[in-house]
Amino acid sequence: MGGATARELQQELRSRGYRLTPQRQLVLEAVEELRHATPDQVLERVRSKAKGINQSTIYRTLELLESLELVTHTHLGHGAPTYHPASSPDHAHLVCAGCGEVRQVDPDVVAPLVEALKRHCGFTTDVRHLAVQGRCANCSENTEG
Amino acid sequence: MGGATARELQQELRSRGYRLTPQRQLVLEAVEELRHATPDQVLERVRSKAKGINQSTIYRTLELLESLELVTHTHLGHGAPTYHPASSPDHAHLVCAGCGEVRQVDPDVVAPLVEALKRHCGFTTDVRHLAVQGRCANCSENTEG
DNA sequence: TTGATTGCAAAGCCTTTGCAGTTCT
DNA sequence: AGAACTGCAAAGGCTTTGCAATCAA
Repeated sequence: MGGATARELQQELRSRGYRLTPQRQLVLEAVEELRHATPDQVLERVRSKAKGINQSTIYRTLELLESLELVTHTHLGHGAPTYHPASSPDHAHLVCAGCGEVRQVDPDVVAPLVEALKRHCGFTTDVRHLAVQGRCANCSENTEG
Repeated sequence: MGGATARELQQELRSRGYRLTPQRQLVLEAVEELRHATPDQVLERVRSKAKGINQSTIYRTLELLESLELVTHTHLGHGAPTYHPASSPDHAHLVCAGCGEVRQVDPDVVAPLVEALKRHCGFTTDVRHLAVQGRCANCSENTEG
């Protein structure tokens, strides 16, 4: 399941002139284990496995891994972004403004939007980045009904 | 056309125990004139009409106006949010990761998504908040072939 | 009068940057 | 050696907060 092996990661990096370092491996692992993590959470996780790793390394590494399409990020709220492993199944997020619940939905569910935007104006949607704000079933009731 | 008159604004505020101040009027006017504005742009605009208005007043006022549903905001990118007057027609935004273009689309276009989410899990979408990341027609061509 | 509102300055959160030292090839 | 990488500390962008002075009603 899932994640890139160290060897695959190394190839991915080498082919673009980058190097495989323990830090990079740890960051990718952390994202893969946490599934949904802010840079801060990644930092904490990585630090629990190895001492002395710096914030800026986390930021630089997440950016790098994203450019290699090994991780993606989305914005679920006002704060820090959330990183996902590319190896996890594609999904969009629904964010409830009422209770804060974040729910993942299958790309199928947002496919009508993706198609409509393609048809309407040739726009190609990045589903993994998609975070839809609104109100979950519970919170809608409490407001509307 | 749009905007709330001073009187309407005052009623809106008074009914909730708030007061009408010159600053609040100016901030709402600025959002209505600019249509798409970051807090910074609102500040600049307001300052061009009256001296001595402070950043924190802008932030506090935008938050207040949003709670009164006189303005909305959305996140088009990594930076500051963009505020819109509630009096402007509803629309969602498409943000191109290639060229940065931001395009407004009619709620009709995203209606399929809204309905799908409602049907699928009772989720009520906040269309005005919706910003879809992806690639515009031009930038898709250049990437895909 | 009196509670809401403002300006100001400081602090806070999240992120980026410059640089010197280190590590890989 | 030469280039990539890291840690560190400082700076940067955006936003929030505490407080005393001011203002609307």
